[in-house]
Amino acid sequence: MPSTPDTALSDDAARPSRREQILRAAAQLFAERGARAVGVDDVGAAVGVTGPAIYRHFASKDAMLAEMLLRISERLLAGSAEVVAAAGDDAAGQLRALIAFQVEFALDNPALITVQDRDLGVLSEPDARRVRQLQRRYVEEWVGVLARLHPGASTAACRARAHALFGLINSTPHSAGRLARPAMARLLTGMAEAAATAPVS
Amino acid sequence: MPSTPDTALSDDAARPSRREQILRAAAQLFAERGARAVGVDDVGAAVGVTGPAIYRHFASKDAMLAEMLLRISERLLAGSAEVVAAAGDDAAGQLRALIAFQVEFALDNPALITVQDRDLGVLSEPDARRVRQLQRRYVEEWVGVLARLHPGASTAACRARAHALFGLINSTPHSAGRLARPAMARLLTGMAEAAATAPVS
DNA sequence: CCCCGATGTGAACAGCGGTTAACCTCAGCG
DNA sequence: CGCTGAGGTTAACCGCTGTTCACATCGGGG
Repeated sequence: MPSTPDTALSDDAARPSRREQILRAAAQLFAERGARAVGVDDVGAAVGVTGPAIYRHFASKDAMLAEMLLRISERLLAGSAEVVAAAGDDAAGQLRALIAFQVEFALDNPALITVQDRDLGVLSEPDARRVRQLQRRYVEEWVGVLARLHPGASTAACRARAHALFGLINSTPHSAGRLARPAMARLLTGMAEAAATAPVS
Repeated sequence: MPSTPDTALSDDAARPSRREQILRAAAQLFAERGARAVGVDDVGAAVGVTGPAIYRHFASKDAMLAEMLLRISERLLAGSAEVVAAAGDDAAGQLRALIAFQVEFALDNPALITVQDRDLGVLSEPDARRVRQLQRRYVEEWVGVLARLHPGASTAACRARAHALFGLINSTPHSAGRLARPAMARLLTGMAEAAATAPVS
């Protein structure tokens, strides 16, 4: 299926073509109430259309969620690879770059963060597998950097550390907007760098 | 309603009375698939009965979830208060105590951690309100300690820091069992203490 | 001018899952 | 021995929600 060139090119960049509006609105709703709890009618209403109209743009409700999660994972993976490459050979610099990248993403898209780790389970097994694979590769990006920073640590320890750092940074949906964004960014960055470099006793 | 002394006393401590078995099994299933995705029949099957048998022990499926989440919140709040009191007046000592407590809980109950922050939204509004109130008081326990440790920081900053620490420690469900428990405990504790005391730039 | 594809609508369908109802079993006890 | 209440079972009900269907609308070529 290398055809259907419409999904990738004409829609993404230009105006927020209905299809894009729907995805955005759905992300918001899914984050607030959980994917299973929002009806097709709710998503439709959010963009000023009735429920069944959705099916002119997506094969099913699950397909919407799948596309949403796949996009996030791909974006994170691509972004991290780029950012690490741009940081040169210094492991400490790469770590700072990864942290800055993840902090920015988490502050920009708290809704997507929420959906991604709450609703992965509602995907069909094949879709879930693809998302998990992308996530795994993203994690490995971090693990590689952490391993160079902690030469004595096992891979398992580095992986656990990476997950802990994600948990730390991805706490943005829980501490919504109380703190101004620059202050929040500085706080999370500082905490993450401290936690990432803390020696294991 | 000071009657019905059965729920509180005879059931909790002694043998895991059916009712308790159900709660435990449900917690496990809810954590794996999400509360909405688990059928009453699934919960029944997990303890060797049919679905409707559940209604001999709980008023509804939502009541199960509500009791589950309320218990967790109460347990955390009570535990943290106790642990802080036992740590004396030293803010640094109180922080270490809170971290140790949360790490232990997160390692013992990854399933409960998952359910608590994924399925809060399916509770009825009154139940959800009660759970949130308990959670808020738990957070304030941390905020108080963090505020004494960072005299210059705003309350909002301390609250954000607390949430970030929860995210860090509660990452246990994501890094399941790859690392031996003592190593995991040391890692999380070390990271949390570093993140908690990191100065804001 | 007419046809057509894209987009939307309202109504109807269908399956799933929580809940209820009616009935069974059986241990304990007066 | 017979009653009773706790705990189960099966079958049925019913509302909700994803999905489909048949039909409008309408802008833009041919």
